[in-house]
Amino acid sequence: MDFKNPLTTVDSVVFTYESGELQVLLVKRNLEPMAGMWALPGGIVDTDQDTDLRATTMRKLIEKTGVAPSYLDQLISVGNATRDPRGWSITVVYSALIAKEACRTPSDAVSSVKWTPVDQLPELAFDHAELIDTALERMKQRALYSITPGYALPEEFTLAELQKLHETLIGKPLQKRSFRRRIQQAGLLIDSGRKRKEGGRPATLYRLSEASRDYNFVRNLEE
Amino acid sequence: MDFKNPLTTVDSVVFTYESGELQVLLVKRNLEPMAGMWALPGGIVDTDQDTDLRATTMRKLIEKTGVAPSYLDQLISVGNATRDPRGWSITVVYSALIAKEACRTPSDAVSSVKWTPVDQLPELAFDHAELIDTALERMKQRALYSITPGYALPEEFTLAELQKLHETLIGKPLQKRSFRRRIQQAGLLIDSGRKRKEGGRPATLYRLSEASRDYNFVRNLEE
DNA sequence: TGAATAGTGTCTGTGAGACAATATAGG
DNA sequence: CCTATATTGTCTCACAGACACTATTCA
Repeated sequence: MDFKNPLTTVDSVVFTYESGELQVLLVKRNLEPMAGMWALPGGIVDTDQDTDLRATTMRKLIEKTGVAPSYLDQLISVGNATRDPRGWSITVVYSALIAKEACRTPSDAVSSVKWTPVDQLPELAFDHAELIDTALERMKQRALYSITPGYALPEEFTLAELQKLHETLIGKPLQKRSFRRRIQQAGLLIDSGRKRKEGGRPATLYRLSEASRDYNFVRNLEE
Repeated sequence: MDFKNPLTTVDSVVFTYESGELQVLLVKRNLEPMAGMWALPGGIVDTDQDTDLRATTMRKLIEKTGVAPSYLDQLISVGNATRDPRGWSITVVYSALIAKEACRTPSDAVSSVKWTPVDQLPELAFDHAELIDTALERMKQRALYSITPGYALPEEFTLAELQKLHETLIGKPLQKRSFRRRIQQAGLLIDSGRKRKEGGRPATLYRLSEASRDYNFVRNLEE
């Protein structure tokens, strides 16, 4: 009964949305294997410090971004004989959302952490490119039946911004009326009272209500 | 760099549907800790034999049921310091569906494997009761927007049986018309040509099409 | 024919898609 | 007033809910 226990790690696909594009957080690996390559932020459980897998993930992310992500959700676990050259390994992958401005922005000088547009990813270590694909696919589905992608936005945002984000995820334009109607009916946003001026009529600034974290519409937007 | 690597296992919540009730497959533990208690079928990765986590899970299930489950899907991974008395451990949990008649039925004489109605579970080892809850909740959601629960039925089944299963999962009666309309429109079932007589007008026997494995309705049934 | 179960017709209500119309800001 | 952006009005259509009705079997 003494099998080789596969090495188990956690990794996070952290998304943010800035200047019209979806970005993902990457770190440069220090250690072998694949030292010097870009990879997802992650690491191994510290059994003395972490109470559970989520704590491990959160701890690693705080090290990289300076703050706790506003949305963190387990995505999938991948374990096989080929993903790590050292042999059988398992990763528990989380998907996270965070407002870019909330982060201690990784400086471009210290180039071991960076945000990268999802359509301009460098070559990545292990199976991390696939993991990002999976996370994107899941997030796209979410955009069809919830407004949780909004956790990638700053604390306050306009409906146009939220819609733009959803359009980016889904990959096609949405009807303004449909998008707003369902959000309003479900009461998912809180009017901050403030407005943002930008060329035309000022837009109302909203915050996500706590309800929006778990709310799923019964009817999807069309794909 | 030499942390204690948590013990990683896989476990499966295997459902079937028989005589109007949802049942789950349990096995009696041989080994400590918690020897003699009922638990989910599972085990540890055999790095020499298994290509990936799904293979590990499938192998363990074949040992217990005699056949590969017709539906197998990763549910969640749980890892923390408290779920196993030996210390930090992780389980990757799969959710599976299988027709009971397809299984090499665990004999009640050899009482180390048994099917149990989900509302009559014995005390279970570790956090396995919670894991079953999570799997049930997921399966209930599935029943609202897909017909994948049908993989818990025999190869051929009637629409009434499929609807009964969904009603059991959702916990409330469904409109016959709505249930049938959406399935028919999506073309998810294949008419076997056969009928089953049972007191009244014979019911058409259907099989699941391959499409039904991945098909999601855009609109949920009401919860 | 009557009971039992299978399957259909059809009306209503809800909410998404489409797109036009109106509102509010700065030149 | 003109341009730009935000917000609303409103028509249509697809589809779920409700429930009555017809169909097919056996006794």
